[in-house]
Amino acid sequence: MEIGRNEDASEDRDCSDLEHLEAKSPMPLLDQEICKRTAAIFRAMGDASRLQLLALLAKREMCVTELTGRLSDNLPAISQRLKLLRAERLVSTRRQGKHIYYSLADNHIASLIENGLAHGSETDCTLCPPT
Amino acid sequence: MEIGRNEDASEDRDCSDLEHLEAKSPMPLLDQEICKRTAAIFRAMGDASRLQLLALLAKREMCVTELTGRLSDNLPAISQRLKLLRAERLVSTRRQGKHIYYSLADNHIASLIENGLAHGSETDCTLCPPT
DNA sequence: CCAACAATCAATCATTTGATTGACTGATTG
DNA sequence: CAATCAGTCAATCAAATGATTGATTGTTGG
Repeated sequence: MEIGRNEDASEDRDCSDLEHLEAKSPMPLLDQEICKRTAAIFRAMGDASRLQLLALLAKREMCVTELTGRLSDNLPAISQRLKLLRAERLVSTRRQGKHIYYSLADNHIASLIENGLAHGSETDCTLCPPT
Repeated sequence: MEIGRNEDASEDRDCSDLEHLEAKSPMPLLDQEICKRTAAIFRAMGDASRLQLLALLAKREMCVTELTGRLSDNLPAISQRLKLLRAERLVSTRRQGKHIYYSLADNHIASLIENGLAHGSETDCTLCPPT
């Protein structure tokens, strides 16, 4: 998707003279639904516990038991989070015997997560004092 | 950041024979803080109204009044959302006269948003019936 | 078919979140 | 310096979220 910067550069004008008050339709509105859907994806990723799950699944497919073993949390909790991630279609499942294996839904999701973690780790966090 | 897939491919083995129960430390834990910070960023983007703001700011710097004009919402509401985005350092501000201009904090954020919207628009949403 | 294990579901409850309103600060203009 | 405009702050309140517990489904192995 192309966002397109500087569609109408309005450099130094004083915007109090109501130029932009009557300007432009209230919104492209076209993107309304896209924003909703995209926000839902981001919201699903916007929780440390869930993101940790996603980060693990970015490495490879894992079953719930293994995920539970790696994170220090009980199985129902993990399962619940996975359920949410599946509802937003960030992950998909496959059953094999007693186990249900989870993996990231597609590469796009994977790169979203990688990019996010990249930014999150680069950001020197002045707000959060060193633990 | 490199995540590294298939670090130990465990194809067809039955994971009930407790191979992975004793396996691996509970978590890399190194990434704990990174996950927290990253999740906070995603959470901030994980709201349709805020994402719309970010999408607008991805085009160019805008002041609160202009943003308010483009979205159909009152100024305090917009301001509140911007405040949150600023607290997470997704946007930064600069004052010019009466106006305060907002812009995306850096290019990394911009690409995160673009990628997200790209994925959000590509996804055919089987869950959400056509409005 | 029964016992044991993997995972999900359903319901409850505390916490977090976000919208809203009115008061407040900061800058400009006459 | 008073009036006005831009924007933020603070407090309240309803709605959404997430953790937790116990019951339930699905699968395998004896």
